[in-house]
Amino acid sequence: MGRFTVCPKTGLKRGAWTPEEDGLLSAYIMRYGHWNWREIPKYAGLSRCGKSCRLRWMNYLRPNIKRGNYTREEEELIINLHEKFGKRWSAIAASLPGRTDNEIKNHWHTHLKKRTKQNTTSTKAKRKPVGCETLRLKESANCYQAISRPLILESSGFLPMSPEKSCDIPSSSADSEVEIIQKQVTYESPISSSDAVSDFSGSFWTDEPFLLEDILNMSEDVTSVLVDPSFQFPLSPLGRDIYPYDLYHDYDMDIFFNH
DNA sequence: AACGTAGCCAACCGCAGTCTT
DNA sequence: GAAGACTGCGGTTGGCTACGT
Repeated sequence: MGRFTVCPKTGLKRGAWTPEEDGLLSAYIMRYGHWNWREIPKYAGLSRCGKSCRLRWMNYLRPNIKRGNYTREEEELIINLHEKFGKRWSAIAASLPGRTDNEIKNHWHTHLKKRTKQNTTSTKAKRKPVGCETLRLKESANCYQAISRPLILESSGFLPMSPEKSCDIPSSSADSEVEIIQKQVTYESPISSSDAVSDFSGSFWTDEPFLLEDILNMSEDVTSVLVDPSFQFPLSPLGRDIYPYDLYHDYDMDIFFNH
């Protein structure tokens, strides 16, 4: 959002993330996991504070993030959970896979709060259709992203991603894609799948810090692919695209939907 | 077409809880 | 047990975009 480009106190960059920064952070975490947020920007080659990196990853770059297109079921669940938990957004988010506390909080303030007020003031008030009524371009892009990214990289490790209702993917095709991807991971990943799992648990340590050079030395220069917006389906170090929709939504979206 | 306004949402801040030494 | 470091959470901000005039 560019409130400040550089923090005057620390000299660290602030504000909106660039595609290059997203690529560097994603590439680093996908390869090494988030072992120490404070140190990550240093080794990933980012002029950001660790807190900013964590926020960006958790709310935006994480592989299984769902964006936009809240289903009626999700909204009802949020309302019910809000009655139960109040403003404990993280507790609410725990019941909505793929949704972040920040996004739920925003959605509550912009949509659901009004609706609950309307419900209390007028039980006859018509419900606005929820979900896809204002499908924006970037949300469409993210819907695509969800289709193309069947891996969930939670702390528990890799899990096949269930197809999203809002995207109407036949489960059979999604499942078969998962199979293909799992083979790709086995074949392409420079680290074993068990290592990968431990990486994402955030519980591994080594004697040597992970350097940016390590990423840059990856086979076929993965990072250059990651930061190249003209590359349509960039692969993560684990063999799948990890690119956030932000990288794409400024470009011609036809590259997604014409394939 | 130009301008003003409102809504959306990414990102920041500060605080609290947890972990490590 | 104390102190410092780290992480996570909720509140808030402000730039961007869509919409109305």
